[in-house]
Amino acid sequence: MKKQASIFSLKVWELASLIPRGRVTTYGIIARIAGGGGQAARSISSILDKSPNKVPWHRIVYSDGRVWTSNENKRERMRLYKKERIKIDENGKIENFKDILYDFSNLIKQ
DNA sequence: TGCATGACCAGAC
DNA sequence: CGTCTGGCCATGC
Repeated sequence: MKKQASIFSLKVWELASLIPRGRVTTYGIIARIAGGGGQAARSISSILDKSPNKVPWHRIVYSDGRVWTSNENKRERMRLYKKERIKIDENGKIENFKDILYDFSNLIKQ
């Protein structure tokens, strides 16, 4: 018996999978579009971590253009970024952050 | 049902 | 522009 995933989680996973290659988005944007509250971004991380499907979480970054810098998987992530032509400086910040930022505005269709 | 946790964010200074 | 603080949200046990 598997536990049912919440609507919010499903949307988060779907949105994450919709991020084009070579583009990035932020936790806040996903949280907002997924229907969560303003600060729902705080739970995005754990949701992605528990996703049954593979999620390109390396394309999800902080609102200031910084990426999650940790010790072990760092090299692996950096390789993914490099593979997608996403440039990151020494401080772990995306160089053309505003240019490659994907805010799903083309899907919202206001 | 209640409490602790997290790969966050916006505002202040 | 760099650093610090408070807060709100969904999950899991």
